[in-house]
Amino acid sequence: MTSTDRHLRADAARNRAALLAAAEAEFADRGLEASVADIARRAGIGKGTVFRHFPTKEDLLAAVVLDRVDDLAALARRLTAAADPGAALLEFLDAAADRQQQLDLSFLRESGEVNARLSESRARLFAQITVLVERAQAAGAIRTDITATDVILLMCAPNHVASFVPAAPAGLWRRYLAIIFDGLRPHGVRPLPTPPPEPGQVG
Amino acid sequence: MTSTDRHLRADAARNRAALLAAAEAEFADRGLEASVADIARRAGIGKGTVFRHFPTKEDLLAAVVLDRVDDLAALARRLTAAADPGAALLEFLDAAADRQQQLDLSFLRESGEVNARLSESRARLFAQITVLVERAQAAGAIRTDITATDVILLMCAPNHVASFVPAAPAGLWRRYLAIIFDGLRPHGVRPLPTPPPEPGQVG
DNA sequence: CCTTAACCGGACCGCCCGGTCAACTTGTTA
DNA sequence: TAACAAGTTGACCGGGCGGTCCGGTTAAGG
Repeated sequence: MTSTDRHLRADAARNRAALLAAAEAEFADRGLEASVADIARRAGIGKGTVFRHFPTKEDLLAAVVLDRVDDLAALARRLTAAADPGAALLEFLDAAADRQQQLDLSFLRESGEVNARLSESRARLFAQITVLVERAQAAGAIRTDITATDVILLMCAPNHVASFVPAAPAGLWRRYLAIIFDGLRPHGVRPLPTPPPEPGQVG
Repeated sequence: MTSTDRHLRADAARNRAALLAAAEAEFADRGLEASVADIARRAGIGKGTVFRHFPTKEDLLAAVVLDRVDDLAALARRLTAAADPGAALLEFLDAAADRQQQLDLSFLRESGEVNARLSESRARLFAQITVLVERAQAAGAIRTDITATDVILLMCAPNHVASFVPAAPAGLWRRYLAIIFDGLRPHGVRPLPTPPPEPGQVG
């Protein structure tokens, strides 16, 4: 997936793939305080090997997240051409919540300067979301007093809310996405009490 | 103001008060992974003294939280008698978000069996919220396909969402509370895709 | 004022974390 | 197949954590 195939030995490439898979699973299970040792054990490799491939735990996390962000950006781009912009935005938010299950935006908050590639991908994703939001607003599906930054911030709230129910039925987050999305619709809204945050302040 | 004044020496009482104040401040600043050593330093006492008053860091956290929960329950009780049930619920949610600024429900999630008094207080708070929600629904201010558990789960979402903006203007959470509350109102809603969680599953 | 028990504090313990390193193994290539 | 570079590994390090403990301190009561 990640195109760092610069003369990588066969076993090293295998280990790297296993490591990324294990890290993704472990971060999903235990959140972002999963230990590097556990990830290494899960991948069946030594801890030193982890740090050979990624100099820092944060870099490993960034690599895992990069794929998801790019994936999401691609989906957003596809949905830009959808016939119903309101439904497109909802579908995007649904996919976003579904894909990141556990991981919330906190990795994006931390990743200010950590990883240049991740920052770029994040910026592309945010740009696509902006298009989605503006189209939905132009179509009258979404209230006009919100910004794309608002949507980005609210994006992972459904997962977070549902995470407080330990034995949650699968897809409980859809319930809260529906409620929040209803709050984004323009039916009988009242003016918002606080101006939106600056777009650059999100990460 | 916890009434454990059972023959407590003067200096001990003073230290206990300072400790509680420092813990509240420190937990608010650094989140719930604030270290006991830092709290002790902030209170101007030794680390051993902390553990003399509270056998566990979790117990200290529970003591800090207990006041807020009782406080919130009292407010909810007061608002039960308000003329406009919809406005009362909104005011409650506003106060809840305002009071807990940083601390989210995670301490309530963890505190399953930790502290009996906290569990009782939490149950009382949840009961009051249920009354508030039902009254708002009876008045037609809130959609009828949501439950009090939904409201409890959504209660701290505004703070969490706003916390992703590092240099957030004061009260940014009000913006997201307004959006979410609009999603709770009965104007042109669509049916929710997932049944609500069991009330007992929250903590 | 003196005794005493309650209280205080910080050195200390065991644990786990992210990260390093030098000795060892293995894929590659000529 | 030989020889080397690339890769692997787990012991190890420094640091921070929650929690313990005992020698010194101090408020309280007669």
